Amino acid sequence: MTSKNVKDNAVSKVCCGTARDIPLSERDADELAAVFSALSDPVRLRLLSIISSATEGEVCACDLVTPIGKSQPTVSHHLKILFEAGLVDREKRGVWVWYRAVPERMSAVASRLR
Amino acid sequence: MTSKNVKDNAVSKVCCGTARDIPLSERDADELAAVFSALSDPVRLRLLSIISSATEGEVCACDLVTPIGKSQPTVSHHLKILFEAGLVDREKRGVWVWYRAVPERMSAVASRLR
DNA sequence: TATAGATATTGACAACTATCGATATATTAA
DNA sequence: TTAATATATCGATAGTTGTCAATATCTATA
Repeated sequence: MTSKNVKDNAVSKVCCGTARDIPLSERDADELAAVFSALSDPVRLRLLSIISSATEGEVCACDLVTPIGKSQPTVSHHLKILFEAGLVDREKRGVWVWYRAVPERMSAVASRLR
Repeated sequence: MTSKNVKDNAVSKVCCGTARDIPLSERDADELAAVFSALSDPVRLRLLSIISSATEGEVCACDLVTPIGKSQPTVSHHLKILFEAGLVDREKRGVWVWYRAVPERMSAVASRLR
C-alpha cells in the first residue's frame, strides 16, 4: 500500500503511488556498487591511503606487505581488487610492481555521492 | 624485501624500506569501510537514489518495495543498513516510516575520497 | 476488543569474501 | 642454467551477507 505525504504530520490513507522509475539504473547501480565494494575493506583503504600519499607518486608492492601486517598473498589480492576497480594503476618494472593512485577515478566516484 | 624507486625505470636492489606509518589509522579505516559497505549493494544505491531525489524530501517505505522489486523484509533490511550508516534518516508517522537523505553525511564520505 | 495493514525481526540457506599456506610464475644475478 | 627473490595464483576455511518465508510488533480504525 502506498501513502500520501501530508505536511502537518497527519496520517492519510490516500494512495499516491504512481511508482515512477528509479533515478539510478540497475546497470549503473551494479557498477557503482562494485567500486564501493572495492572500498569497503579497511585493509584496502589503508593500502589506498599509503599509495595516494606516496611522495614519489608511486609505491612498490614490496613496501606494502610489512606495514599492512597481512600476508603477501593477501596484500596481492587486495591490490588486484583496487586495480580492477580502477582505483589504482600499476606498472611492472623488473621484479617489482609499482602502484599509483588514480585520483580522477576517486573524484568520479566521490561526485556520485553529490 | 624493499626496493628503491629509481626515476629512469632502472631497477635497483637498494632497500628504502623505512616503513613509515600508514596515513589512515586502523580505526578510521574500519569506520570508513563500514560506510562504503553500506554503499556496496546495488539495491541500497537505488533506494538511496529514490530517497535522495524525492520531490517532497522524503519517501514512505511503503513506496519503495514495489519499484525495487524485492520482498518487504529485504527492503526493510537494506533501509536499516542505510540508516545505521547515517546515510538516511527516518521518522515514523502513524503506521508509516518516512525516509530522507542525509546529504551532509554523503558529502563527508565523498570528501574522504579527496 | 478485534481486525487490517505497515514495518521489523527471525531463521535458514546459498553465495560471496578475507585470509593464509603452499605453490607457480617471472625476473635478475651468479 | 641455477639460485634467489618479488609477485600472482590455487585450495581450503571461517566468517559475512543478500534473500525470502514465516512471524512478530506496532498503529489506526471499526
